[in-house]
Amino acid sequence: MKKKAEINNTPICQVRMQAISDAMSILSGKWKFHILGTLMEGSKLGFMDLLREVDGIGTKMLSKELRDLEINHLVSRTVMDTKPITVEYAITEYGKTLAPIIDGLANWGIAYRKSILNTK
Amino acid sequence: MKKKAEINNTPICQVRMQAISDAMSILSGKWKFHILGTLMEGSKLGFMDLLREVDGIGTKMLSKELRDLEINHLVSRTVMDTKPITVEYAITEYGKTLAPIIDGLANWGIAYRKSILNTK
DNA sequence: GAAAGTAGTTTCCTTTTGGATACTATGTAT
DNA sequence: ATACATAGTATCCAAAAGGAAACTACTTTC
Repeated sequence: MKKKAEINNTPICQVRMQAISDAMSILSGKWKFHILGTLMEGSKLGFMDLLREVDGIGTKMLSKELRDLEINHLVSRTVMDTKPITVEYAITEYGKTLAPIIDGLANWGIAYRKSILNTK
Repeated sequence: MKKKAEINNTPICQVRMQAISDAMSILSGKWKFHILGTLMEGSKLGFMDLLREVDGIGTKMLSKELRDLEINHLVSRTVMDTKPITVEYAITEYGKTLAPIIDGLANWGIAYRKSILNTK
């Protein structure tokens, strides 16, 4: 009777799915949330600061992820004309709109860890 | 003056970062949110239903992602003893706790798309 | 008995992602 | 002049992720 029928064919679902894809493509990767989370704590950090703060990341990935975040206006990059030229990375106002999602994810992860300990 | 100092070294931050890693490792991949989102809409779907609903996914990925989600108790898999043996996939109560995160992500993605159109 | 529907698995291949290492370029302190 | 700090880039490589197509196995319908 039913064949090729689709729930997700409604315009609302299509938009939703597209939105999730958009968000994920911007936020995907191993380090984005860590970098954003760190910048939300200590605003205005230099490249080397971030390299120390984000545990395990290397220069190549940090550089690449920061560039991605900057392109998407989630992080700002300001070159200071100090003598040993420094760069200040900071989260933008727009980047801050991700705070609820990052918090939600962190809290969910904490709850998940607890639930595993309980069921074991 | 300051060297090797770390903001992220506080126990609270460590736990938070770990939690984000946990959550991401469970939810990473191209299809998890789409599958979960679909199952949140139409509860109880068969393998072939999902294959039709989740646009673009193939059998290999669907099978693998469903297995991952089942292992992490986000999705239940029930074999029905109907004549052409069918399987019912459904989101678990635990899986439903992800609804706010998925909604948050979808809404953020929608807002992001709008903001791009405005700035262009 | 051939086709089509159920639910997958297997194999092979390409792309993407990420890491280690070395290097550039500039400036400061010793 | 040597060592260390700034901020990266470039290169090479390994591993992970993902896709296409073919195949298994069982049942029902035409």
